[in-house]
Amino acid sequence: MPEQNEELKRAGLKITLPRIKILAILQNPNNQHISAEDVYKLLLEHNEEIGLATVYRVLNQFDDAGIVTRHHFEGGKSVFELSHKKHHDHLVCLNCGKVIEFEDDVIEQRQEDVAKFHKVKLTNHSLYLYGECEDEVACEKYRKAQS
Amino acid sequence: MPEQNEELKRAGLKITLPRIKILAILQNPNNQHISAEDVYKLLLEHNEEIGLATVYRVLNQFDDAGIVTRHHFEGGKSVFELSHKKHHDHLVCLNCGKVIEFEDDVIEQRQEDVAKFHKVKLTNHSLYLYGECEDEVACEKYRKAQS
DNA sequence: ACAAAATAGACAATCATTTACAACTAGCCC
DNA sequence: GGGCTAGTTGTAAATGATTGTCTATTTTGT
Repeated sequence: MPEQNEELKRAGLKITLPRIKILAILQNPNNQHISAEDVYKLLLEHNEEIGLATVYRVLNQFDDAGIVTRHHFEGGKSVFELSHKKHHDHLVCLNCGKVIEFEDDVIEQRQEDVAKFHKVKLTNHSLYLYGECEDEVACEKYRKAQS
Repeated sequence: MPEQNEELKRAGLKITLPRIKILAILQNPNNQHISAEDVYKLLLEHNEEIGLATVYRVLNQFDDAGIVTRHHFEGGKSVFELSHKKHHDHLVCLNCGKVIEFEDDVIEQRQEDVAKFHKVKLTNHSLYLYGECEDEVACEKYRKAQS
């Protein structure tokens, strides 16, 4: 009765094999910021016969339940990330794909100020910084490790 | 020999009817932050027989040429905006769809600092704030005006 | 264990966007 | 001022990500 079951139960979701497996993948530190497609590929590698549609469904349910957060990085597809951590934003290297999480209270506060100034009640925001690793050697190395 | 022609020439693009018409639509103040689909619809209303594929192609060329900037707001589709103005970010009302442009030097500076701290050379960023108009009456009115 | 309700799987459908390709045209040369 | 050539268009089909449909299966409370 692993930890996943608790999490699913807390979210009011029935405990099923696909959900357990997918949650386990998301909980693997190697798989932060993973796309639905990549979750599916990992399942295949583990010889789990779970359909792609189910992966999407489950990820959406996890999103609704607050278990994961969905991000729209540049490049079209959504990526998902476990959301038990505190709020943060992302800095992405366009060369190697590395994702760095950061949080900045000053930015957060200014966002609130901007919204208030324009008489809008802020519900959420997305901030992505894109750039290139200054350490090109490490960057190249990281890129190779991804594929 | 309207102003559009100059802009196209400057961008090194041949002056064709689709490009002139599409540029004119983008230059209309009512059409800031417009999607390819909506550009297409406006063309139809003006009885211009221009294919959707051409709209996408032209918008991409304009993006490459720096004439427009592409944004990925929540909800999947891209929106385009004339890019002759200075840099700014966006505040979007999720109820009425209104887009407010803002810029905040403090946020800009902090972004630079964050990137530098993580040894990344910043090339661009996207910041979208989402919320709800506090003035619900105006919000509702705006929403109706959209459809 | 059993029935009710939720869920999975397979696959078709959709949505935004791109591509292929044959027909057309702008811009330049003489 | 016509003609050439590369760039551009329209149509329709292709693509990639994601969602919906429908039937069979599984979970869970009793």
